[in-house]
Amino acid sequence: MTNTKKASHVTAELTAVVIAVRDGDPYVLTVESPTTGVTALPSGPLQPSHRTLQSGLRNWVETQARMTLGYIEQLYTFGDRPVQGGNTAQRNNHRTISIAYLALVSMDEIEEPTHGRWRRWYEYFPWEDFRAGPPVPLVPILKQLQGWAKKANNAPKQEQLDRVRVLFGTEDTPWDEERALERYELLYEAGLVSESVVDSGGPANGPAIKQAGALMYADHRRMLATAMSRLRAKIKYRPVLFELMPQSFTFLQLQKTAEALSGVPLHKQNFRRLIMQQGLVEETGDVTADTGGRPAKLLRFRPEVTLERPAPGVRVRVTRRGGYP
Amino acid sequence: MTNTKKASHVTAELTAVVIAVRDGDPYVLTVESPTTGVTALPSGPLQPSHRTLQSGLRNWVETQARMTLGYIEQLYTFGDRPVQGGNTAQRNNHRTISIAYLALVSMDEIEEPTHGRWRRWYEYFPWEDFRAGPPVPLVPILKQLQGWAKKANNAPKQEQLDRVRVLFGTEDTPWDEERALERYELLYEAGLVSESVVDSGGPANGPAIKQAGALMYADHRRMLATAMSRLRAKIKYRPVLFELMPQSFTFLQLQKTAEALSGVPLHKQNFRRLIMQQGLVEETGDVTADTGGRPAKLLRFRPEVTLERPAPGVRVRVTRRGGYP
DNA sequence: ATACTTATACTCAAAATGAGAATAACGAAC
DNA sequence: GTTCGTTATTCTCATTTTGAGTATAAGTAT
Repeated sequence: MTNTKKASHVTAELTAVVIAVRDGDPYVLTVESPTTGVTALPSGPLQPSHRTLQSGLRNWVETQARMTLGYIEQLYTFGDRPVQGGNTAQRNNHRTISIAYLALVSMDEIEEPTHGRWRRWYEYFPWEDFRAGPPVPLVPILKQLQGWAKKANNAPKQEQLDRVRVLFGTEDTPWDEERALERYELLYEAGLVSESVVDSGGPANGPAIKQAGALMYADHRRMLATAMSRLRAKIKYRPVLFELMPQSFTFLQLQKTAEALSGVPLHKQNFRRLIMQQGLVEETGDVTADTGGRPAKLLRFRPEVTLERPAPGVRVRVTRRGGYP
Repeated sequence: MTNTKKASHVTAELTAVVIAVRDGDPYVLTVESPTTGVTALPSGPLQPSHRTLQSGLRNWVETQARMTLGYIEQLYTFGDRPVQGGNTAQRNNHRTISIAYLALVSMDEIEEPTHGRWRRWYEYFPWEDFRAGPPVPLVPILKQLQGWAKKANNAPKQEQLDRVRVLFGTEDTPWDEERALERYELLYEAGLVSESVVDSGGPANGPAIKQAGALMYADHRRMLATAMSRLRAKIKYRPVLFELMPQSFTFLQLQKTAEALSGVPLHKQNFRRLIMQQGLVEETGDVTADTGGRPAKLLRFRPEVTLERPAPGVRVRVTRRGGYP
């Protein structure tokens, strides 16, 4: 519809969550916010020279980090960014909406960018890494969360406690790695991540903050959480995992990449069987002896799968089910 | 980042795809475009009075269709809308981005809106309805598509043929109802939907157009296709189906609703078993005799499931697999 | 009472999953 | 060159989950 009277004057900000996995660890591309110096995601406003949103995004990443992107998908559009440091913004008729994108970069291409820097994403979400069992920061975080839930005044106490239980998989509830975004949002609500403190302008909320990961500019950590959730879900039904792999790789490398993203350990033999029977890869014929044990066959992705199977993906399965071991 | 020089002047358009299911048929809420008179989705620009994007959206739907929305989720942000009817727009520094939302309305609340009108969504996607076997329009559409693929000049012929095969499930490839958006986009590319004709300003592309569903304003049909794909996928892993149901309902009504959305017939007994063992519903204790046969027990959704299962949803399964029967 | 209609319960084979044992093939240490 | 440690790869097997039906129940219409 074309009712244009009184339309807001809007700046569209394009933000990129660029992900790579190196040696089984997931990284996100960051830059320094020129205004505040805080760690931020590459981003910039949509400009007249940008033909499309995507090309604008690519452009900004090239400008700010000297890096060319391959796979890109749209994540989410944020229109209601909490006001940074107070209540100054959104005056008059002007507002900013941020369109966040997820980009995946192959290990092949990873080199320290001239500008920008790769950072481990679990630095920002230390409670999300279950690969070696329940992460240490989880205990204090849970304690704080439960304390918060019990004296929550905006919602029934039991409801909040249930939220904590379901999202963080305490008691018998299983841990669902895909709900990373919801967990971040709960922590934000509870005032346990630094951003909530910054945004509300209030004082730090005690020692839990330290456990709750590193800070990012504005709502960029939320965008990273969005990317995380999306990616953890998507590798199960689309072959996006291979966007992160080099041309050829071993089964274990593939598994480590899947584990890096999902943050949970996978069953080795079954993972192999799954990938095999899905026909996602083929052997290159070569082997590598870098494994330390029996040499592993090298594999490559079969791009044809996109044309064969309706919804190919790495339907990864966790080793353990149920609550924490 | 806050590099604001040369930012485009942007209007953010909020568009709603409001879905309801009545008597086993899926409907979408439409209005008339005031400028062109064409069928359109409710939409309007983000205004200063809108606190959030969602509230702006609700506001427009209330204004244009006198309807209050319940469940809402963001669909996609379109920034590169093909220019309507020629090449006039996007002059100067101004552009429009459209943020599309999906809203679900329960059967309870369906009444013909004072403004706006419910329309069957399969009017716009006649090739998507497999509930009673392969839809009739599919045959001519496929013929046209294959003809187009064979003389495609922008991509290898075989590749385009593969695309047609995979998306439309010919030969042995199974029909994947979730790929509705990709199918629409392929038809658009092939010039078989009216929008492509309008957008390119060229002449109609022969008789196939008639089979390829009704036209919508600008890129609104693409948004509907996006909603369709999202919904068809989402009902399998989140209990969104119940947003469309009345307070109490029978198994068959639930199944008909799932079928209405996914466009494929489901196996009755197995559908029941699935819903049962998932614990998504509970019996109200009442029965209804409106069935024509043995009275059916009435069910209600168990909202607690959200707190119990990590990813509850109606994991619907098609009756037949493989190509067309 | 009989035929029809839809609901609901049960059965059964095939496939997918979760866990792990068993075996293979290499380098490094004796 | 044998043994040990390490990782790769192959198989097994009990359980679950599907897919597809058959059988039975409980109403309405004739």
